[in-house]
Amino acid sequence: MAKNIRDIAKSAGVSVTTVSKVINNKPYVSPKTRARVEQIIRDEQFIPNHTARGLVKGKSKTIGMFLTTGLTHPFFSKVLVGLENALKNTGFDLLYLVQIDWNPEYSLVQHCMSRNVEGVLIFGFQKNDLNFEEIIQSDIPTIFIDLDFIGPHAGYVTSENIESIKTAVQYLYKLHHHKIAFVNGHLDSYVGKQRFEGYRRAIQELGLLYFPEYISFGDFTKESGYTAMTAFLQLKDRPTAVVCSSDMIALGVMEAAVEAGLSIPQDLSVIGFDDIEISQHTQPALTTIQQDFLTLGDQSILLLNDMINMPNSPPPALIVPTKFIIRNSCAICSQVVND
Amino acid sequence: MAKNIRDIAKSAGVSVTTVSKVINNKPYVSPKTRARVEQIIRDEQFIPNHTARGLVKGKSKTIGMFLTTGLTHPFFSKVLVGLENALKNTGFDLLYLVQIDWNPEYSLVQHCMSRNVEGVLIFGFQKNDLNFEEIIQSDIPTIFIDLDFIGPHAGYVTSENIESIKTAVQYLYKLHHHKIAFVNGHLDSYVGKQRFEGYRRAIQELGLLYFPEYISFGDFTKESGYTAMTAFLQLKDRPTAVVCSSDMIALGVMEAAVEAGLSIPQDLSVIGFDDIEISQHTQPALTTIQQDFLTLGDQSILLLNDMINMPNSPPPALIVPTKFIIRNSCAICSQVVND
DNA sequence: TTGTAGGCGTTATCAC
DNA sequence: GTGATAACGCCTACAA
Repeated sequence: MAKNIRDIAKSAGVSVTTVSKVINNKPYVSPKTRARVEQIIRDEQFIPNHTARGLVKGKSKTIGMFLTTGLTHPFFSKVLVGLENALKNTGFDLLYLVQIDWNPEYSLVQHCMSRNVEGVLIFGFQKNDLNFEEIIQSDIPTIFIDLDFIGPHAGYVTSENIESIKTAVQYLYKLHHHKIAFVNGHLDSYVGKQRFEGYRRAIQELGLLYFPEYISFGDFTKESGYTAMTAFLQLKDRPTAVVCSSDMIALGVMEAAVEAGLSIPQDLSVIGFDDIEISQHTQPALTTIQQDFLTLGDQSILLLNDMINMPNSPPPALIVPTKFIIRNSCAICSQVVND
Repeated sequence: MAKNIRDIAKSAGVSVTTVSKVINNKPYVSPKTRARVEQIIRDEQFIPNHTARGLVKGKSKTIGMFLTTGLTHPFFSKVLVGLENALKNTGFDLLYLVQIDWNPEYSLVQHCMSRNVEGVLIFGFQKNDLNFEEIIQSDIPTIFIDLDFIGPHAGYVTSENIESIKTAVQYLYKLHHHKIAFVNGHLDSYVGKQRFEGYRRAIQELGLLYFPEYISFGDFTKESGYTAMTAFLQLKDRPTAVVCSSDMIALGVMEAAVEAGLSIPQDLSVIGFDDIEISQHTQPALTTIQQDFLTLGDQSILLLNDMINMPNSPPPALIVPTKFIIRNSCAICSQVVND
């Protein structure tokens, strides 16, 4: 059933060497011979065996991928589409490496090496989830998504987080908001840290006062948005605008506000992050920062591919731009402003 | 750097055979020798090379997976978590096989064979997306998710679709609804067909009249729900309840209804399908059919594993139960009912 | 209980 | 231009 290069050689009446040359488009084979061999390959539906090829070449045409266990990243499938697009042009397949977390001797690097993967993608983790040091220092090309590790053969790709939040805060400031709250996700996540930094800087650069009560940390969910807004409403001087670290948070914030009798955007302006599908359909439609997940995935593979082909190139650090989508959840601040 | 079995043999002062036996837990090795070799393996951080092993054994400890191009399945990441759980106990890694769709000679089976995958998972496709016949007839163990193909070594896993929809319709009937509409997804998708069949049967078994105007086909999105409901509202005898083939559809239906001045559930009862996160937070919270994506993923791997280990077992066809979640989007029909 | 040698399917080196 | 043949790292008869 399964044919090999020797069968083809026999059928064509040539040596395996010649067949190999044909398969790999190498020179030193006469046009006639090449044509004949190619014909036979087609007839017999022969495909060279990756495994054997991998063994002799030490490569596998495979990129490994580690995901966080029990994957919670809500946009993984979108990133995957980007990965797939880029992968199609490279000839790589993508091997999802299953971490054996109950084995204390388990090692990412060894897993990669035993599988001969040519590069690795690491996604969905926080910095302390695993010991990444080993792989960062290894010579396996590695790209982290949303985690800013850099090593001799390791780089990262992430969305523009700091500037995006700054843009949002500045936008609200232009609408005369001075009491701008921020509802973040986990502060121990990379994106959480970055976005908080964006908020901090914006407040500072605009000369606004920094109120710790205006800052809330949660977990990117609707619930944590609801909780945060509920707390803001207890304040004697509540914020007039809220920047959120995810659209889900924004939904929770809006719900709590509406339940408390506020109308949006008249009484409260809200900005989200991500631009999930539902955000265009909320009442009012949510102003938000759109992440470009496709590009995130796409570029991860392209950069990895470059690292594989040019092992001595410097490690990449790519910030993918976001897009500020203005809808109807923000309005000019209704409170009197003293300038 | 990369060690091999021969290095270990040398360090341990034994032959490669002995090392191989130790690695594979085979008998005929003295306890002392075994201990010594194991120690060295640990010290040198040796891991046997999958590729070489795959070559000689014709197996790869790899399960292949085909996803639809530009993956649109909204719950893929949940299914993936299930896959991962089961995978951890099997020692398989999961190879995402990238289809080269611009190559007319591309063949799923050949891709699998060249990669030596031991089994294949096929997910997110509709029946005519690709020529699956070849792989169904091949002797590569194959599991389809949400696609009812059966072959000598091919089976499938899917959620309970027919009975779920029947349950929903029956529930509405008990609330005295007789004018029950159905907003479906694509009829050419497997789940679309099944769910429509469930609706048809329920209507028939309950002795209700079948109104073609009460049935709408769309694409599982909120928009298609909105469109469908808008059309229902034009009818002179509009439905009093709507069963939807996805929660997103249900959201669209509710939006259109509310905009038209109806209140839910007083004037219109709505049931969704999937139980996405947002459904607990809608106003009112959505009654829906919860899919068990984790089990879907989990069982796919377990069944595949069985097929790999017992090639002669009959092909599986597993229907994963759903759960009817009653929230607040349904009420007793307000229209007078003639019995 | 241990070791030797051949082979898995392919590529690469070097003669012819 | 073409064809033997030795790797690649591992497993497994078979011999010792």
